[in-house]
Amino acid sequence: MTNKQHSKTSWIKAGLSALKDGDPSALRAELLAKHLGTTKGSFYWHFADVPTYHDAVIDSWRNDALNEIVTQLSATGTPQQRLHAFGAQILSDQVDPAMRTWAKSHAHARHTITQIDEQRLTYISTLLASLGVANPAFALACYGTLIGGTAIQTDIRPMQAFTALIDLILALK
Amino acid sequence: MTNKQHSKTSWIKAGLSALKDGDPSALRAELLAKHLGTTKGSFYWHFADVPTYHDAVIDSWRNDALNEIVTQLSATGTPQQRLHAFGAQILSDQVDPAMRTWAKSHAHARHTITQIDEQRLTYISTLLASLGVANPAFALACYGTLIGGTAIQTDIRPMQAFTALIDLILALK
DNA sequence: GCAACAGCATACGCAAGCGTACGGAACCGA
DNA sequence: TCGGTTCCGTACGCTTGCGTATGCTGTTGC
Repeated sequence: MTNKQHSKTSWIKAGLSALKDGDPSALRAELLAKHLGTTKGSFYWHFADVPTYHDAVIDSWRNDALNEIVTQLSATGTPQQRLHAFGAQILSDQVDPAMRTWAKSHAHARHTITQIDEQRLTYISTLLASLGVANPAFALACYGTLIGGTAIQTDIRPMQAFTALIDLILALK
Repeated sequence: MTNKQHSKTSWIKAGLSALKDGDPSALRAELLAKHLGTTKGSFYWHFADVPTYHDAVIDSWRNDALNEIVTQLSATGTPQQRLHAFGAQILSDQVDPAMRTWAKSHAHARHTITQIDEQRLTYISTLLASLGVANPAFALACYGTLIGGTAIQTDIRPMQAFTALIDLILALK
């Protein structure tokens, strides 16, 4: 492609992009090199080996995901609006499914997903609690609808199910 | 292990068992042979090649999943009881997550998951409709809670979220 | 201009997994 | 018991991806 030089970051970005429409087996040195228009000589200059690179990709996604939470925490609006924005945020994360897939076979990915899930669940729980809904099972139902909705093959939009669920929970109160 | 002879079925069962605690990369001829206490000579006697074997494993799971639906359809009890039983059924399917993972990179697995999801969503929708809940988004929320709940790392039980959600939906009516 | 170094290309050895070839054991029926 | 069939063990070649070694190129300090 381009004849530019590549940094660690460009390799990581290429990896995250590959995860958006594929499984982690797409994260191979020579395959990524072809996408970047270079060779694996560059890869092994920036990274010691493939596992090290994989960890870097995971850490990069982890940072992004954590920053999203921080952004949400400092957001304004009613709890309903914030819930909606949070759902949209989760659904827009195209790397999440692949990362969740990866977690089944990769310890670092699993550890990272566990941490991110904990943060997100805590955030939803807090929002729901501020609306008078104390049962943490509802937080898991909301988050599960988002995560499951993207994994399920159907023509119903996950956002539709999520908003319907939110409205239902709030009607309870 | 045993010195028994192996059939197509025993290879497929070994594959499904391997999928319960691992990703599809565990479905390799020589690795499975070691688990069965034999060699890949047996594997290539029963199957033309690895892709053919993979399709057989997927088809076997597809049959099981379809039969579960049929079993549920002929079940007795109140719609509430049947919803609960259905949720337990889904959660007890330990191959489902791996199959869903596999669907991202394997066309036949993807096609199979699509079909199974359609059947299950139709079943939930029908049950909910019989309870006076017409919005199909709620069916996706229920199913998503089950599927997402198993993929999310937390100490809350997915069944807890599912029953809480069911109760909430039924309270709406 | 010319070291010195950052960054990349290329060639190689190595291991893993696939598929095949072929031989041997076990088990028939006649 | 003998020929045939079924099923498995083993050795081999092939491909793919990993990691290393080594040399080339462009840039920078001076």
